[in-house]
Amino acid sequence: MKIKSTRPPGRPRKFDRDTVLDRAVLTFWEMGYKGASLDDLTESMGINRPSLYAAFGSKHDLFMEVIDRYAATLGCKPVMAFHGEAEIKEAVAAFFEASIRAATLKGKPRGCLIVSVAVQYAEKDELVGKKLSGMFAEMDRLIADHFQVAQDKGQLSQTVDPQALARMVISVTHSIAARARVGASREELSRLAKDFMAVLFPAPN
Amino acid sequence: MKIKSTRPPGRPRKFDRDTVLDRAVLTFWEMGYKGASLDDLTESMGINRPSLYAAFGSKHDLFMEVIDRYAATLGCKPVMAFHGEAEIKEAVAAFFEASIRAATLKGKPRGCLIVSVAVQYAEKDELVGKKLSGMFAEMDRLIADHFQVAQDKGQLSQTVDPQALARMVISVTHSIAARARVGASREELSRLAKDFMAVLFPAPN
DNA sequence: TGAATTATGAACCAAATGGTACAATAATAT
DNA sequence: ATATTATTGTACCATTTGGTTCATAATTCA
Repeated sequence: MKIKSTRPPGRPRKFDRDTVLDRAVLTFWEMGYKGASLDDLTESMGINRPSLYAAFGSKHDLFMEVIDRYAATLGCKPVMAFHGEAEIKEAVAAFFEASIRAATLKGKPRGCLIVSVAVQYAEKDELVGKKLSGMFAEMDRLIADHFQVAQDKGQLSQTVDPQALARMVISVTHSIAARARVGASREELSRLAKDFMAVLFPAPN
Repeated sequence: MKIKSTRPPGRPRKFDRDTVLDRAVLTFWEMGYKGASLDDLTESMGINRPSLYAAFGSKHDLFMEVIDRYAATLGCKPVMAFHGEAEIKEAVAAFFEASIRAATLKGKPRGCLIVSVAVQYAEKDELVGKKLSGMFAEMDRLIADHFQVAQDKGQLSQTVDPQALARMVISVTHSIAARARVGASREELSRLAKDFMAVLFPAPN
């Protein structure tokens, strides 16, 4: 039996795939798919065109991977914050807070790569449309399942619909993304989130 | 005193400015600013390049006008529906319904030109950013004022904050725009609106 | 060591891009 | 009628676009 060599044959890559992918995330997030030229991309990624094409296939393939990468890194942070809280109301508050933070990071583009950028291309680009509609559905399900568990544990009134609540909570983040992109401050967005908390989880009287 | 001639000197335009502007609205709405080329625009508008430039200045100037035109025509319909109802709860329901309809018109692009398309460019395009942030603020104010009046008339509990309520109601439409662009059906969106109605205007117990 | 394999960098390519020049045309003003 | 003003259509322009070619470099395998 042969010992598997640590490196494949041929000249090794000079770059780390995920590192340059993260740079591409930033570029598409800032400039959009059409707005980011190959020159913009290769410059920000620090690699040249043949390397980009060998590693990612095409500009469009790269964009598809960028969407996934964003979802798997920055995009998933609100969901993680949501799952990180034991009390359901605190979980939603943490979800909103993390969404606001992700949409207003200093030194990074504003808003959300998915909601503020990629959504536009869902109209003409069937592959983007399918990916995003899948992501939206998955997001709804991910949060709804958690609400369902919370309800089973008695943390949530039996009168509320976990799926409806999930869709509403996620809808708030859509607006956060849009408003952040247009320049809303963290304070404005926090106020919006606080107001929604008050109606989604009214104080028992 | 001279009688003002009905037409200015020079060869008359072959097209109606607003008519071709409406066609440009559709094209940008579907393809985005970068995605719509001058060939796409001149073809859909039915005029040639020099005519476009003489009438609108540049592609960017045209896009700016397109945003305003969309806001003044399709975009304002939800607000009109809102103002068209005497009872405040019905007004919000009508506002949501009109938003859903506008975002899922058959034969037209899905979503909202402002939220699903233009918002992306707010990041890099300062003029777009300023215009949109002004529009967002105006929209908030427009709805908030109406809530304030309703509250003064006793249609709305004194405990609610009209401005907060306005921001929340508008936020729902942001999500409607995003979800519609990604393919959500009218039924899904109506369910979302109905759920929000229930939490924003809880039945008195 | 030499053959095979893969990545890099520079130059290149056809096509598409936003924008313009200019002659022809169609109206008003005198 | 003639001059003036403004729009139209064709053809054009330099630049940018996404993508590729090819020689060279760097590694593994035998």
